[in-house]
Amino acid sequence: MQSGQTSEPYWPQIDGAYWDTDLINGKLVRYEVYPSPSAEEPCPHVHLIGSDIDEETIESVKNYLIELFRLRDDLPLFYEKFRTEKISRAFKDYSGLRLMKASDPYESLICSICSQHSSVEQWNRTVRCIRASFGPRFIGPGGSTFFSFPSSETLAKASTAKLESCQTGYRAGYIISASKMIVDGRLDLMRLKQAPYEDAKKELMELPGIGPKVADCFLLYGLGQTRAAPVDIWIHRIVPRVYFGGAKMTKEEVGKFLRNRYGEWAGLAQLYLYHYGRMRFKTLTPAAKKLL
DNA sequence: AGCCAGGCATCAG
DNA sequence: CTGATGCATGGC
Repeated sequence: MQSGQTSEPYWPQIDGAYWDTDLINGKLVRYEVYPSPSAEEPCPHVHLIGSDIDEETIESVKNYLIELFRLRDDLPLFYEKFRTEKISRAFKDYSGLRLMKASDPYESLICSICSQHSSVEQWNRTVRCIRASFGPRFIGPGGSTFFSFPSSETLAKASTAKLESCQTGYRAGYIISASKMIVDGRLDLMRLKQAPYEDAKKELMELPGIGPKVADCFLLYGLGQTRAAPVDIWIHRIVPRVYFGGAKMTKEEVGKFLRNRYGEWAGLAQLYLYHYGRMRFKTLTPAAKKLL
């Protein structure tokens, strides 16, 4: 949640727990997730709030959260496999850092589009605004209202002006055209899930406003394609410094390097490099920051 | 005031 | 192929 690399807007915190509300198997449930006592063998404590919560609901929420936080990823194996690499410094500092996988791939696609040339804070605000302006409204447990993400049908018909009122800026047109392509069947997100990484990426990049970075974000966070390693401005700065003595590299070269080196774990490696790099950056003096 | 933020499209060499 | 520029918007 704090790395900024989420598949959806990050969750609010209360008393040390991250919480969200959603419709799970037709039931409105609020779940408060407490950080796991063991980073490497996660068994987070979860507090459920809702009416007539039965065993079946509990099981559904459990499976939902296991998927969302990718609790089956074998982090100790990943750490062990790359224990001798430079990246292993980040394993110690951020042990337990995990990828997310979107529960709604369509929302993840729109998040990825909104994130381009924007800050984490801003695209999170934008997506929350899209939920509140276009999404179905529910009265959650305890009487609080919440909005889930709108359907592609809704955003395909949305007016540019209303989308822009959520500070989407020039991305409004991209959101609408991607939504239209999903509605008329030219783009099938679940079919992309079955396709090989390269093919899926190529197809995504044919959409307006979707380039290599946005495509990789969606493949990784929306579909769980862990070979995808989004190369943003940070990764583009970090990888040449850490691995190539500061040599000049294109973004494509950086992406290829990560995929070759880390294979099916390229996306996870990217997460650690990104978070480690950004945390280090925060500790620099303003003068040192300028040098980058 | 100007530059940057999880880029992309377009155009000039 | 590589580099430069505009694009909306808000924060610093």
